Amino acid sequence: MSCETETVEVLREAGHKLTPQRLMILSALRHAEGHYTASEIYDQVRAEYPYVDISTVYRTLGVLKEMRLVSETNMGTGDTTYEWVREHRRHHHLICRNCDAVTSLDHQYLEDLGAEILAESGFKPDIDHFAIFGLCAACQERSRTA
Amino acid sequence: MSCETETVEVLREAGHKLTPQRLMILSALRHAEGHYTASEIYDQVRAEYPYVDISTVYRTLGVLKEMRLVSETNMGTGDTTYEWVREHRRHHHLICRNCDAVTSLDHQYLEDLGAEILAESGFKPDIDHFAIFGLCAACQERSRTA
DNA sequence: AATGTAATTGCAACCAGTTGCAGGAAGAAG
DNA sequence: CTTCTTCCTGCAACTGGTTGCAATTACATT
Repeated sequence: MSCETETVEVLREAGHKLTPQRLMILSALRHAEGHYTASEIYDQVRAEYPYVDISTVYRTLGVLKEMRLVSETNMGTGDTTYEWVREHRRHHHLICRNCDAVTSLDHQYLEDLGAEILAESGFKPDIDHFAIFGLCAACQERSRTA
Repeated sequence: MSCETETVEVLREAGHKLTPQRLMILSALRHAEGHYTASEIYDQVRAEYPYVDISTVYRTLGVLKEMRLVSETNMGTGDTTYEWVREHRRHHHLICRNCDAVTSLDHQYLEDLGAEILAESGFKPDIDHFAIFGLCAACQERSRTA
């Protein structure tokens, strides 16, 4: 937990208590790359502390999401995925509704959209991790010829 | 059902069967403005035909969504909302994560984003009805002064 | 009008996620 | 180190949504 001190401070200053359960959930997310489901995080924490409840996992993910330390995304797989937000690795996904292929989308497109919305309406969008559904090039071709 | 003939043809041509249940669900969505939850549609259909099952409602919404006749949107209220897609009334929403205020966003912003993505990657996004979360101007101000 | 087939239905069981509550723990203050 | 308040936890019950299955129905074919 030595490398979490900064995050821990941020949470404490926002009035949140740092319980062992929270620290374990935090650590699981921070030391991993990519997206995880709540139940994957649950499993990992339970390996260390078997008494933790799944509702604690969801509630912790909720506070982390609210503070925008983690992103919550529906990738169309049935369960929601969570990922630690790293400024320098912001990215989004294009997901084909036909073949389920997932590709990445550079953050810049959405950064620009966010800036436009802010400039014109004063609303500041959380553009952390979008999943955009549609048809990939191959599936468009396939439906054209069919 | 007289005014649904076009939609009915579209569905039939895609290989879907037109059951009374589906026609009722279709009609409920088409003759209404705005977003509805699955259970609101369920209630309305049940008033006319009490034996319908909620799973039939979800399954029908699923096929309509797949054909992009209805949009499915998580507005952050706990249950998913559905709306009949009308070309000339495309719109999106900005939802404040702090005060839950909902405002509309002109389709043009997202239309442009969609065109850009298509041009550069060949992926064709479904830009029917987005819900974008963030902080409204008032709540930004409030957190700045706090 | 009768037949055949594939899609659809209602049901029940199930899964993901949420919520109310009473006991327990974090952390601020003395 | 004790006290106090507030927040957090685990539990159990619940809600929204999905799925497997056997019976049924739409509708294309004859």
